[in-house]
Amino acid sequence: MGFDGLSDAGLALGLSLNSSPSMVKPNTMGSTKLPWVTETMASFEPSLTLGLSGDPNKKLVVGGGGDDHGGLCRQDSTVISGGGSSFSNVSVKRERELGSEESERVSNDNNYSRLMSTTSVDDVEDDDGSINGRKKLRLTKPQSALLEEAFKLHSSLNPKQKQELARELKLRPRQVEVWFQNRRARTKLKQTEMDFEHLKKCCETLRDDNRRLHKELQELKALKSSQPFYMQLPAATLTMCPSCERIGDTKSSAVKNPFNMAAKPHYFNSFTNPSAAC
DNA sequence: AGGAGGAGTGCTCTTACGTCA
DNA sequence: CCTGACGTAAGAGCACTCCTC
Repeated sequence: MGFDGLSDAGLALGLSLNSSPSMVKPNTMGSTKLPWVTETMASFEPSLTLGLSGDPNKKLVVGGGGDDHGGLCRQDSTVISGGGSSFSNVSVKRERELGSEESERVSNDNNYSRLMSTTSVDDVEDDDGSINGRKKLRLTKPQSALLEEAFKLHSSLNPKQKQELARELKLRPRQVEVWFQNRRARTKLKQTEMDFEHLKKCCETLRDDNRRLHKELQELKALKSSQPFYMQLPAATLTMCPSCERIGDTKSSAVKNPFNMAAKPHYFNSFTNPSAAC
């Protein structure tokens, strides 16, 4: 699975945007919570909607289930495990991580001032005696730089790359994995925010255009009702026929037979045919 | 107090594999 | 024996959240 184009936000919002898509995976599974949508989008006057429907109590999410099931969707964040393996998955996953990385962890703990805790699955007492006490890891600058570099090349890692990177960084593979997950999530969030700002601007522009056009329309209507037809035509295109001294009436001929090319109105364009006469 | 970011948790989806008709 | 349908477990990624600094 790779990131090959924008569009979580872009597609989900139904517009294509110019902003850089590189880090946003199309139609990614899961959801992106848009905390600003409820307040800000609701205040939008023009009818630029995000196509939301359904239970308003459920969380708004953008994205879709799975790798290729994108679009807007809602996801009940409190779903009781419907999937076959989600519950056991977690513990198994944890066991896997812990099992395979335990030895590494011991050797890499020079990065931790204290041992990282493991929560929920095993309320293990840490070295420092705290239970479930998370000790925040701060990556060093070189570590962050290397991770960033790797992220630029591949926004997701295969197991081999993960192992290699972890070894280089003297971190646990799990930590590398989590870093990439967070990086992807936060990149996506930023992209979504940018997209939102862009849409907001588009919306404002459209609203202004709409107002201006409405105003123009009103003016033209007013003009129409107060002036005879020929007065409304642009002066440059409407010229009195010098021979018959009248302004052509399109209704009499062209309207009755619009395909009759011979039937021309009695006005002519002085620019395209300055010497024309009836 | 609030933001940044590392980490835990729960969920969905895909894939591989075994079983059965 | 082969094949397609089906169920299940494993693995991966994501959203959401918590928590520390």
